[in-house]
Amino acid sequence: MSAATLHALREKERESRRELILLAARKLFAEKDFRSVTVREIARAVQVSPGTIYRYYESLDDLFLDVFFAGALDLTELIDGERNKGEGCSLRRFCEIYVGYLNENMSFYQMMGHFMLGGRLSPEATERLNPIMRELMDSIEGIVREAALEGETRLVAHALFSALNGVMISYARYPGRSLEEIRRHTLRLAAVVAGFFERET
Amino acid sequence: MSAATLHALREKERESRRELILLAARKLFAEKDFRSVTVREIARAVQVSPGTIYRYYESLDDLFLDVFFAGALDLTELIDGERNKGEGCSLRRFCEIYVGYLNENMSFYQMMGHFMLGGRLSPEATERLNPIMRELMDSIEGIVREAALEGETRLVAHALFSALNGVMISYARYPGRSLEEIRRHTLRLAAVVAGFFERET
Amino acid sequence: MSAATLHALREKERESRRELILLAARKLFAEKDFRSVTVREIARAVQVSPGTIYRYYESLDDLFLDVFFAGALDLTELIDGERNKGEGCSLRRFCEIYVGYLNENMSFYQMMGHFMLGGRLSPEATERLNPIMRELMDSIEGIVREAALEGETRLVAHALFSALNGVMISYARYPGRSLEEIRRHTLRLAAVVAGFFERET
Amino acid sequence: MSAATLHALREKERESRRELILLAARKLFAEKDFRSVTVREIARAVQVSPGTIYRYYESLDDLFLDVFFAGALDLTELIDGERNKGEGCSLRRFCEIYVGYLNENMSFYQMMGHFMLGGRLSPEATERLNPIMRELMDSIEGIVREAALEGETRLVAHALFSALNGVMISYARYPGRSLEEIRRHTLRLAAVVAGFFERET
DNA sequence: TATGAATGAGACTTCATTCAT
DNA sequence: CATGAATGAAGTCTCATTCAT
Repeated sequence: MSAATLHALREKERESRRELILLAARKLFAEKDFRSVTVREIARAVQVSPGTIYRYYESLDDLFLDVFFAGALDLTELIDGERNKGEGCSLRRFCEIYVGYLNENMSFYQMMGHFMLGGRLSPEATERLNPIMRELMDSIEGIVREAALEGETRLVAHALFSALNGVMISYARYPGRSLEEIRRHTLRLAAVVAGFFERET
Repeated sequence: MSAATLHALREKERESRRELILLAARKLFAEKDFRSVTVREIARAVQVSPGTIYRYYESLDDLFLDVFFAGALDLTELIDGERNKGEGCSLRRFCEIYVGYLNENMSFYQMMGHFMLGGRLSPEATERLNPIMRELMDSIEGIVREAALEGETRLVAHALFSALNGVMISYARYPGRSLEEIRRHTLRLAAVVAGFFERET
Repeated sequence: MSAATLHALREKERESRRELILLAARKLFAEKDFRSVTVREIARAVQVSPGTIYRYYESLDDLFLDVFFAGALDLTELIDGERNKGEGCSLRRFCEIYVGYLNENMSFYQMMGHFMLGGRLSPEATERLNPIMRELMDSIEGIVREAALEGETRLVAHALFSALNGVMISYARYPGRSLEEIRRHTLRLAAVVAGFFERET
Repeated sequence: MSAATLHALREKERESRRELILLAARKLFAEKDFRSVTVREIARAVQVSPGTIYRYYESLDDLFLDVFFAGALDLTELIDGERNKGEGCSLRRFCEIYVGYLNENMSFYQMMGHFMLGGRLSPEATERLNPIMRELMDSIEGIVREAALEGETRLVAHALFSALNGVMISYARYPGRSLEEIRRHTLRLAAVVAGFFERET
């Protein structure tokens, strides 16, 4: 086997290990307040020693960020996939998909909230985050444009994005409700929001 | 002086101490990320020992909650005040007031986000929180009803509440923007949201 | 009891606790390579929890420094005490005292070595250290002057100080020798050094 | 090729690898506080994996020791070279060479300090160290004898060796001074020491 | 009732060393 | 023989909370 192949294999193995850690972290974050997840817990979940985590991520914050980025990418792909599906993606459908995804990826929404709430972002992190968020926003703007809404499309995209985030933030943890009830309520609210945004003038 | 009076005085004294702590905490929370405020900092701000805090609040979380409740009450009063002012409160005006308040009370919005994001709420806390949130929602519903919007008013109130929270969550900490820029942008988005919600059919 | 007295008592109590920690640390440092002494060990020695150490010292380095400073002060006092004793302090006697002290306070000499060897000193630490070392050097220079040695007295003081430190550094840990043997050898070398320095021209 | 030759070749290869590691370590130690050099750093410098280091050295301490031994040998050779140069090596010249070498090999002086300060020496290490130090001391004693100093030559050699080490220990890291200033000051002090030691009676 | 010193669990992180490949 | 991923013990330090005074 050539050295190049060996190296490629290693790289792949490394990538898949990293993925494994990422997945375990995502799962853990989903199960409890993600701020309280410890390195040891993650290590235990991946069946690996704490030190190993640091072979793949410089710090816990780094891992946090990657979990978040992974979510944002997923989401963007999901939306773009829908837009490229024959008849395009109606605003209503977008709202459904977006809130649906957040319901199934609570940790993503938690982290979004965390960073939005003031979780310090290093300049490097901000630099990595910006293009990802811009891409997501571009997708949303595309949908807004296709829906031929009134107003400045970028601004409307921001407002729509905000409103849907707000639906989740406000009701995703409503005390005393089951996940299924929450899912139903947030989707219903998403539909209400969609209704107001796409209403003909 | 009767024992009852003495007791009443004591109660009052106690209440005012509690208030003092509350105020100091609110101020501190407003100054920095509220999750990083320590008991000692609060104690120092009130010029009291850490132990004393625990005579008035069972735990730090308890104090957090109270700060949050105080904000929610403020907000409700603010809105009701506006509604009772002669010509009532338009939906547009409400959006402005709501987002304006959150801009000036970042700690309130932070805590709201915190609890919504999964900050565990004990059953007792939930029990205390519920009527307060219900009252706030009642006020919002009143505004929705007065605006004669289509749809189930409670649901629309939820959607509106969500959308405005979302505006803050999504843009209140936009990296690289000044507080004034954020204020402007969030108010603008609030207006966009208001525009979609109150649009005639 | 007045508040002032109470406060004074507290201050005193605090000071004595700090002293206790200092002493325990000095003892521990003397017993083993001082770099390997941990916070937990010190805490155990003082019969206190690790956290408590941090009530008295900002960091372990801080404690290290204080142990060192305490030694330097002790030493300076010891020398000055001797100089003020009637007939003054001969150079020979000084060498004996200096090396004697270092023999009985191995941790002091270890820390001196540590800092001299490159243990980073923060600017603040340097600022605290400088006057203390200057005072020690002043004392030594006084002895040199009284001994009417040839040459620039400050430079000669430096050379003498260096030579005695070197005696300790070079022989205080000679493998396979008992403390008593080391003591004897270093004192003998100190006498040799004294002999060369005070020799009449 | 005979098996014996093959074996010899292997041995040679092994020896040169060991040398390579040694050199890289010396270089690294010279660049920064040697106690902070990690196995991984050394491995990276030699372009070898960390595990490989352990095929050549039992432990990091072992490598430290070898670096130190290499320095001591260098130094001995340097001195002997000077002594065998026609007119021999005056005590003054020796002091200059010794302190000069230490200035240019800070890591050597650091390690000397480290071991002298209590860096545990295993019995085996001590056994390896002893003849090397003895040889160095023999050289110094030779110089002392040639300078026709008074006193027991071995003892005087010890005192001289100590004094020069002390000059370095005491001033090689003087905070706020440049390497050149340190070099000048230590050489000056070495000259002062030489002056006292070689003074005619 | 107020104090504040003490607690101690637990967080992140580093790094010499091992061992399967 | 070389690799380098994995280990896991150990380190420093923080902070909500308790409790003797």
